[in-house]
Amino acid sequence: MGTTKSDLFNKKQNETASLLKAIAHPARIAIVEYLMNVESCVCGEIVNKLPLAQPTVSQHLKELKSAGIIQGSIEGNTICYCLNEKSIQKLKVYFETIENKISKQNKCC
Amino acid sequence: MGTTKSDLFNKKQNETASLLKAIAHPARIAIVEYLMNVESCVCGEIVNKLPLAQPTVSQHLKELKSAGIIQGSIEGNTICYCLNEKSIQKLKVYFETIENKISKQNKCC
DNA sequence: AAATTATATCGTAATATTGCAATATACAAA
DNA sequence: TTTGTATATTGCAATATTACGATATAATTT
Repeated sequence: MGTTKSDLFNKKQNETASLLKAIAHPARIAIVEYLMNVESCVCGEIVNKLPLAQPTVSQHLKELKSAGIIQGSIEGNTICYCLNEKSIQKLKVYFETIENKISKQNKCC
Repeated sequence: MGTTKSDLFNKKQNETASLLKAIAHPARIAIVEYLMNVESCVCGEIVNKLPLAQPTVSQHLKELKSAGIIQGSIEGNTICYCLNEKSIQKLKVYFETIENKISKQNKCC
């Protein structure tokens, strides 16, 4: 195996899992945090900031992009990557909903 | 390779990644969603609800537990698993913070 | 056009994850 | 104490992920 049986779960569960999986790596966390703190769109600087080789960073960026966490726009020679507010918000709302629901539960452990 | 170079990132980044990774699987999403919707602590029922074999579910529960997403308490023959509000809140705050920061940014893409 | 710079892709090795059958453990009931 | 029930662990096969050197692509400068 090694294959997630995604057909056994519903669409939304698979989508949520994909979104989370895209961020769930220290390098991609670092990219997200870099992009959230940067004022201008610094783009390729990401490669310099991360302690990983350029192809590796490029691959991580690709994963974040294909999951919709970031979006890129070509700027001549350079590519500008920005966070996609919608997907971040989606995740915030997801955990907010869980939090609200469980705060109303009568805990047993 | 195949090994994440976690020593190259800071502690908090690695912790966030671990928390997210623990939830970033459709089966574990399903477990979390089951636990958030259930009024009482139904525990072992999880195995029946999920379309996976018992050892597989047990393994997913173990991962959620060791990441601190859920906690279990023994109830005689049975084990009761509940969501850990703190870790869910931690994640909510994490995405909330990102959302707040990027809403103040001047976007470029 | 040639050289330079920025980024992506390919190929591949090392490691991690997923899933389950078989089995172990631990408590409960008979 | 044997039997049943609930859960965990082991071992392993299939697949996925991570990382990077080598190389490709594409725009920029000289």
